[in-house]
Amino acid sequence: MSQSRNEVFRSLADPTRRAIFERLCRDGAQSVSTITAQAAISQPAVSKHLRILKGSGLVQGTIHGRETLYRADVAALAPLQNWVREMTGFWDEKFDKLEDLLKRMDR
Amino acid sequence: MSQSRNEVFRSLADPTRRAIFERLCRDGAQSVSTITAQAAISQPAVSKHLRILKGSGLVQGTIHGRETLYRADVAALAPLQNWVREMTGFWDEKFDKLEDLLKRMDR
DNA sequence: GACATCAATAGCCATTCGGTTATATGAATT
DNA sequence: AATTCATATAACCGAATGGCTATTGATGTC
Repeated sequence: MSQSRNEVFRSLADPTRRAIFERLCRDGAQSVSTITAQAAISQPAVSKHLRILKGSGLVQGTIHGRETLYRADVAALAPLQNWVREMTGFWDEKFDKLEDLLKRMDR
Repeated sequence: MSQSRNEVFRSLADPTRRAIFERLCRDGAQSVSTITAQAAISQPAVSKHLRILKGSGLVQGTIHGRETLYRADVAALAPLQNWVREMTGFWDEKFDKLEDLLKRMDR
């Protein structure tokens, strides 16, 4: 389930977490040990990051036997994308207003 | 000048900072005291946040007499937007590969 | 020139964060 | 059943974060 915009932003603030998410996007689902092997940090640290990513909906884990496969959920990036759109939208509105003003000053 | 992707992500991780940036996007340039009046935190705290936002290129300040006007620079959101595009791009590629695989399995 | 106002900086504090090692839990392997 | 492997959790630690008050520096205003 998708979580709050705030949690998504917080999750992606850490470069290690972004790197893990990137890898899952690029290479598809991976086990914790596979992720750990490329992460230069300990397995518990990876598990912690995955927990946070999961909490913000960016990642989902499914248990297969004794290993858990984590996959990225790009749909969880929507709040972020919408926020960016909103911000640039505000800017465009201001630009339109400025255009209107200039038009009004013209006559 | 636009800064690293990392700094943009870090800057936007804090909700107070996002709120300030949002306000500057929505209402245009504002002085530090005006921002402080609506922020529920002290003026030094606001200044600190503005410094960080400035460091990541999200905001620019221009001195006018004894007050400084800060304005949002939405162009600085580009790294974030590009990153999101990249991530969803990876996902699409995987989807394409899956389609190819299914096609190959078909014959 | 004295005084008020605006913003930035310094110094301090509590909390959060990202990492570690040690341990627990649970599934495969022997 | 004993052991090994995969992951999660607990407990801890140092560094970074976000807030505060007090102060400084600089610009208007009287």
